Amino acid sequence: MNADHRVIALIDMDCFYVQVEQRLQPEFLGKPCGVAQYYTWKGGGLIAVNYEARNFGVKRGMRGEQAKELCPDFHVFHVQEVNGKANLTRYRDASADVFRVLNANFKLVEKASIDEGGKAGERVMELFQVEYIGQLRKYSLDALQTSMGEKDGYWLFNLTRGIETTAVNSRNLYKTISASKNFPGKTCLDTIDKIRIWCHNLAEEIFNRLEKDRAENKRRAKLLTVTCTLTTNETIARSCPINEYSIDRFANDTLKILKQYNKNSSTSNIYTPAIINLGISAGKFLDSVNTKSIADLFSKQTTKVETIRSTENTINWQEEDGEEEDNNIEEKVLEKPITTITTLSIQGDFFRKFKKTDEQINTQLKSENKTTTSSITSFFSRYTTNENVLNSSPNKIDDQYITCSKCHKSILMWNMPEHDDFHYAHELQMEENKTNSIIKTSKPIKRKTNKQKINNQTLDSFINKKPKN
DNA sequence: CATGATGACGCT
DNA sequence: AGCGTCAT
Repeated sequence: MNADHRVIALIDMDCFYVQVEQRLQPEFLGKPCGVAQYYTWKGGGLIAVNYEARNFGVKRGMRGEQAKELCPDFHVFHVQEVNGKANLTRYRDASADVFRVLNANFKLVEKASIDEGGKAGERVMELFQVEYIGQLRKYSLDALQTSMGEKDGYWLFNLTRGIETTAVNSRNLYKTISASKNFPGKTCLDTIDKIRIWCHNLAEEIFNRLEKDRAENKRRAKLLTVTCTLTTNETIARSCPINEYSIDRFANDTLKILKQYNKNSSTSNIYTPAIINLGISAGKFLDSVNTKSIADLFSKQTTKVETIRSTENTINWQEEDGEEEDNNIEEKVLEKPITTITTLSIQGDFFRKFKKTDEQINTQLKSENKTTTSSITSFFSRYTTNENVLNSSPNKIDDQYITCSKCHKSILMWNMPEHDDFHYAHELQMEENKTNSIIKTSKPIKRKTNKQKINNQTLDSFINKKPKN
């Protein structure tokens, strides 16, 4: 399997926050629910709505009260509040759980950042009057480039032919950690006292999250960025270095920055123009050294490439020294960070559309459209109550283990969702081995040798089989 | 009063 | 470095 023969799966967790809450309170499974932050103002604002509720017309962004009108049985989970501010820790932690599972089972897991996605996709569909991406193949490279620009047009041209060589980077960590809050209407921050308090509140949250991040990821943020929107409707962003993690320093630095925009007398408590939105963000993470031993740097065990960028330097760890790293600009352009990888379940329209186009080419997969509907509930079955595990577990149950119907191996039951997906991935691989008639790249895309090595693996090797003990 | 909190990224 | 855009 080379770069042109690979399986990229995209995982999209539907109404993730709702499922996180339902995992905690399983009695709400199957019922129309949503997650709202705050509640005093019309029942809070919904930031996640499950499908049961969507059937009633409830949507994200709606107020809890309106949701109740549309759907009397609607249940609202409320986001935790700390210091009067919504705190999303619970969902970040749950997300980290997901990535722990993915990282434990796959070598390449990239957090999604889908450019060319969403709006752009719709624009393309509109522009060319197509429903499926494969239908774009009737357009010439020229035509695509004329409409989409040289770069994107070329990318699209190849993409429609099943050619997409962008490397999947192994990256799970946040590039920034930020905390912000709106102060709408009358609640705007119009005094120094209020601002001081909120600088502190936000600084505290940032501090806590940074400390946790430092412990877990052995890195430190080097830059603090304060962002605020004023009643004048202008947005201001100013940065300052982070020398040490400290609530007071974060708070004071933030306050100092904000004071620069106060048009009022410095002796007055009044702050003008008032602040409608205030946020603190920490970024420019640097490794806090010595996390890797020298031996690690020389070890052969790793095939994956980690690139950590900092302000001044770029460090690459890689398996072989091999050729020179050619870091020319052209390549960077080609390395447009696309999608994502990740695997496990494949659900929804995304894959179906792909299947349809694949059938038009001859690389289609014969295996029946097996849509692994692994809801978060089954995904997390290991964490939920026994009752739930039993409900979602196939085949015979022997305390902690169950027997896989396909390979007859004894699998820890909480590993079953992943294990099952492994079989699916394996089937895809077998199908692909059979079909060798693949379109070749007309213009081969130049890429780094090390990345090629990454992609030059079979799907089997792509997947880490968990040691069964 | 009031679609909020947070990310990533592109442009300049 | 700072601002704007887009997405969920």
